[in-house]
Amino acid sequence: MPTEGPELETVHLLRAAAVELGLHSARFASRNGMHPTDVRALIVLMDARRAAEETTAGRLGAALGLNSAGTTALVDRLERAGHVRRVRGATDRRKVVIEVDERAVALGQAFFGPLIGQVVELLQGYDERERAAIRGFLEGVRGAAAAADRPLTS
Amino acid sequence: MPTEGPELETVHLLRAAAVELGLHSARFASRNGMHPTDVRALIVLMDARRAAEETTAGRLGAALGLNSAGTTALVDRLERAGHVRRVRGATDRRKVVIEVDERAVALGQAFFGPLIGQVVELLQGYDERERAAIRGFLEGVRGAAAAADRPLTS
DNA sequence: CCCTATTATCTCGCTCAGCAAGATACTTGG
DNA sequence: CCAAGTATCTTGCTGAGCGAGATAATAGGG
Repeated sequence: MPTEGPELETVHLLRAAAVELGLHSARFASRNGMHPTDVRALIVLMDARRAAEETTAGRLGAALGLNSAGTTALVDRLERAGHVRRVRGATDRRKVVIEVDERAVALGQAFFGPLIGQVVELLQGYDERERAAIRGFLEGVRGAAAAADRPLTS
Repeated sequence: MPTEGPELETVHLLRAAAVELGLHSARFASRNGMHPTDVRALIVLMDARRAAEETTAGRLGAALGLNSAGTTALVDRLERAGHVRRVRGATDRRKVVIEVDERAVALGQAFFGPLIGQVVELLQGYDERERAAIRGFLEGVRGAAAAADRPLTS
């Protein structure tokens, strides 16, 4: 057991920040009568939209780790709330492409925009070398957490 | 709408890292037949243990945002799995103090230890000024996310 | 002291997210 | 044009968490 160095406090801080970000999403969810999964789904959909990719029901479910039944129920909820639309695939009519409603996008930007703005502002208080350290650290954390998935792979 | 500066990519990275950390906890949960809430509960309990504070059922529920019924069910699950013990309060016998089992602590350390170690190692690759920037950034993010709770407070 | 208000936890009945299994609709290769 | 494959939906179920109220124990005024 390492004797509690100052690095561990930073790790603690990292966890606290991650938890707080999660709680912020949860607030968005409950304030809009949604569940955490619904928010995660909207984020996936908006990311795909940014990348100009179509998201089908199947892809969405896979991205969230839901099975087909859960995915159908999820899309039903989001559609009922008016956040997304189901559009049958043009070339392959088995597919259901999920489109995010503009208002849902605006809702998300209105809620997350301020926080994003604050973080951007925060970043601007650092010089380039410090910003590079922050980026590198975040990249490293993400990689380490993701790599912990498949244990002993090269 | 800001025209997509390089800071936004860092924000994106921050979100990705937070998500990945969340998924890591979720893996711990599912690998041990637990739910995300159970893991959060154990973290709260272990944090309290470190600080040498007693955690009652009520405090735990409040920390997790559960009502009394949900808290009872949660403690039942954790107790059934052998991760915690219920101990009636010594001075106030209405209270139920929740104690974490040593094996649950060891389980958590075994799972999260390697990732924590990697992050500590990562930090050691930076000089003191860079580490201060990372700490300051994380602190700022946590504060901003937490402050977004109560909107327009001084 | 005792009786009422208060506090801490638990019990009951319910709602709803997500799962497993299988039905349905559509496509594609032979 | 049909069989195998693929994408989504339907059905029936399990279990986390909620609201309301029961139960148990303490604290304080009379």
